[in-house]
Amino acid sequence: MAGRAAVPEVIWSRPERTGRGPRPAYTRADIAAAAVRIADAEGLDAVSMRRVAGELGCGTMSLYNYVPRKEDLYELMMDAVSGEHELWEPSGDWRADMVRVAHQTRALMHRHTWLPRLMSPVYGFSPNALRYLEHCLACLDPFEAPYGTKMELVAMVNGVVTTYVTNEIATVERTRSLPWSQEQENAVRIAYLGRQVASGAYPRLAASFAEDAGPIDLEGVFERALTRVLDGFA
Amino acid sequence: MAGRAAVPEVIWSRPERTGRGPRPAYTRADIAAAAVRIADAEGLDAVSMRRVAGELGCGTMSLYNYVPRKEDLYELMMDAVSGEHELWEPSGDWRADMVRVAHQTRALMHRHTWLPRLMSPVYGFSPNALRYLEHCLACLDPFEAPYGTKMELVAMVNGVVTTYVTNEIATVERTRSLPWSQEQENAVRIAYLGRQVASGAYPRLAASFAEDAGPIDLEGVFERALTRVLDGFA
DNA sequence: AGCGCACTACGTACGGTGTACGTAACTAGG
DNA sequence: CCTAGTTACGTACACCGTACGTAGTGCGCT
Repeated sequence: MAGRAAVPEVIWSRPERTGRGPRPAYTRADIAAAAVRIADAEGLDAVSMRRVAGELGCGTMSLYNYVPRKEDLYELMMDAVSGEHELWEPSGDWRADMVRVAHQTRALMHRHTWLPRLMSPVYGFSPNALRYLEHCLACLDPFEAPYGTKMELVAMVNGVVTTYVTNEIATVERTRSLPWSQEQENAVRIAYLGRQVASGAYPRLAASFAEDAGPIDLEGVFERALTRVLDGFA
Repeated sequence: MAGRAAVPEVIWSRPERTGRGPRPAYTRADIAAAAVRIADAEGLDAVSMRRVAGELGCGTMSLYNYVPRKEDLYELMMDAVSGEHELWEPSGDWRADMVRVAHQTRALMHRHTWLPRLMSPVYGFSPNALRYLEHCLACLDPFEAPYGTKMELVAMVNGVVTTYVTNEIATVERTRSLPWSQEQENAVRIAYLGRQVASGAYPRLAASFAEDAGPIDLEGVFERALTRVLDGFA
């Protein structure tokens, strides 16, 4: 019957400070920063309530005063990194602006490789996420279309960036805490793949392997994907 | 010093049956089917080694004879559902074929809502995934382009499908084990969002909300996104 | 035929997780 | 000033993945 809510609540609708009782020792920003620091350094799986509390220097259960569920900790993290988006005065060329947005998002994801894993429409409502979305819409002012279409465009660009960065950093996170290196694991997979392809059961796949000898240009692939999407809208 | 490998290994490179010792009580297909059944019914988080072993009717640790790590259990699951892809004789119209592929994948993901969360290039090498990829390449035979481009197209289509289905089923999985319903949680989020937008800090977002009164047509959004991507390539 | 060994089966145990709950200290509003 | 609501946090529970040891089984080889 006391304090703990039985009904779902968005963390952003709770006031950070109520005025009654002792002054909280940490701000939401402190907590988010600690969690982000851990995730950046040791991977998302290292972010546990105990670990974050330890980083802050408080008891584990004290965290639950600030963050009712772990989900909400993730939400704080997402909002914190959303705040890293640099917002500029729209140039008037919406295409160029969207490319710039995409590149920035990609850089952000490379800086915080756990971000794609957390990327979900659920987190799209945090204060900084809203500011980001509003900025995208501002960039799209010169693009004559209903807002519905603009929203689709933003979602599409974000989706493409997420997809590609996920591929780029695929096994980095996965193998972080494993006893073998990413290179070893990759080598094993490639070796197996080579054996399968060599079996002759997948002729086109084999041809594809035989074709491109050169190292794939990740940057180029990303750029092309982006361009194609924008072409699809324009 | 015995049996357990110290070096990473792809589960598919281990023979399912070695011939020595007692006949294994279960096949990989049995195990995968059990795990998929659990994930379909109770969500991916309900898939634990203990739970799957229970479903099969064996001791927990016996599972580790078949599946060295939980990751490999996921790999079995991914391969099992990849096998649900219906493969047809390419029609000669690669665009139509790719649309059909995309729709099938989307249906697959709606049938197994945990699939997008597991979607990763790492699982792209399982037997059934290779068959699927080969089929896509076969559909793209009439598309005159280097295999590198075809691969990019397949990746792009898969990415778009994954992104959109993820959005479609966003909170379904998340709220499955929570004490409140998805509708409740959504209502709370929408209410908060409404309050924020009404604050006037996000004029374009507000305009966007005011604009589309009608219910958004998910099917249509998906269709358009797909068309735009294919347009980008053609 | 029969021996040996690789394999299956599985109980126990360890270190981790999220978090419910109870208690003590504190402080601002009435 | 008093008291109600907050903060702080230790303990405890149920669950997780899985290392390890032991017993039993049946194929392959001699």
